[in-house]
Amino acid sequence: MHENLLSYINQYVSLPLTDEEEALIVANFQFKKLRKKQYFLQDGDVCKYAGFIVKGAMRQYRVDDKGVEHIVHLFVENYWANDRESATMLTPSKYNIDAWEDTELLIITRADMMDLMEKIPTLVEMMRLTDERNAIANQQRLNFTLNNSAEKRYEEFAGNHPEFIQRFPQHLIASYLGITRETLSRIRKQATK
Amino acid sequence: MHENLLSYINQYVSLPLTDEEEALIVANFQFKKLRKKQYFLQDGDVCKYAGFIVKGAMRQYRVDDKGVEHIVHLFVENYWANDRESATMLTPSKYNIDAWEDTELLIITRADMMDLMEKIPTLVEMMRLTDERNAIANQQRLNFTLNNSAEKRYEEFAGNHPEFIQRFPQHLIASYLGITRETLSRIRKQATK
DNA sequence: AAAAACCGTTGACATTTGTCAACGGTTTTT
DNA sequence: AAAAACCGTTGACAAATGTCAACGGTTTTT
Repeated sequence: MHENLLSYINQYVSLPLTDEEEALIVANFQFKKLRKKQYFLQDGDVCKYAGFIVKGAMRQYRVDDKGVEHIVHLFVENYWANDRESATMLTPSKYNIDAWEDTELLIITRADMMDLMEKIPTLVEMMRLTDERNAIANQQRLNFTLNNSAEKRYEEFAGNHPEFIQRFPQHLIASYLGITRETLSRIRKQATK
Repeated sequence: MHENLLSYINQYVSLPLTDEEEALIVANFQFKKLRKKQYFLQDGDVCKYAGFIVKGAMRQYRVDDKGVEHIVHLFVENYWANDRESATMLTPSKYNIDAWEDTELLIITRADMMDLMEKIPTLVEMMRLTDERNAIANQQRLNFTLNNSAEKRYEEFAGNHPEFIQRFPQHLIASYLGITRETLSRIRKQATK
């Protein structure tokens, strides 16, 4: 089940991984299964692992003072689940990450990842690219959110991420978009007319 | 006037720059003055330069279909002005960046920066750190925006960035926060009571 | 098999925020 | 010095979104 990870990496870089490099990667990532609802990271803990999702679906969320969950990210296959802030600053995380479906992950500690990056320049390149892509996507999401109605945000999201719409229940999508489930329900009703 | 840049860099890294490295940096950044309202980057152009602000204030914004400006970022001294998306993808920028006050910059092309990074490992470290800090800040801004009222957003922003409040007019702050100038005016009135 | 939790929907209503138009006091441009 | 542009404010009103409560149909747990 490491093939997904290897082809994910190769997809990002100009020079494919050598056999030795692939072996090194396989040796350093650990396989982990999570049952539905099981935590990968809990609010208050320091994020120790980054997890590459081989199979399944997860969510990252924050719980506010009133106990309301706010979805920060949704993940499916080929996504990385982790809290960068906590992992790099070594501070307690403000987020929870848990499995929405039964999920299979390949996990690695930050220290091991650093080691690997010293040995495999390709990984450095991959990180630079994914970081960059990520930064741009975040920027766009922020902009879109600031300047568009709930309806437009939903349309845009549903258009660009149909797989998430099928995979996660509406109230999670609503929360991810920063609106209530009632509002989303009404928007969808409106749209079908 | 390169001192600001050099101390900015040194502030981020464990090992201070050597004299040779500093000389190399000074040689590769170009000094540039912008008068108030002058463009640093125009919608439709590819972003060629990254600019480190030595003195002054700038803004980055998008103009929507209706001709309304949406502020994306505000910059003052010790900030980097550029459009990462355009610069890395080499695509036409969707944003404008212009000088809000008379501004002095140290600018560098992406290619020259890459060169410098090969010669000065410290710069790579700096980039990693600033990118990381940036990604975390973006994440937090997005979260805060999605889950808080206009009033809370303004309070938070004014609390954490008093220098921006003094430096930029209210309607720019409002736009940055994703609200209208009228709403911000009313929020402030309310708050003084 | 029964009970509980989950999920989407709807109605009634409250709150937040936007829109449009107008004003007076700056500051900038001519 | 006059004209124009800019800026913040306010009122009246409209539109978007949230809140609360209730429901019925699933799915999950017991």
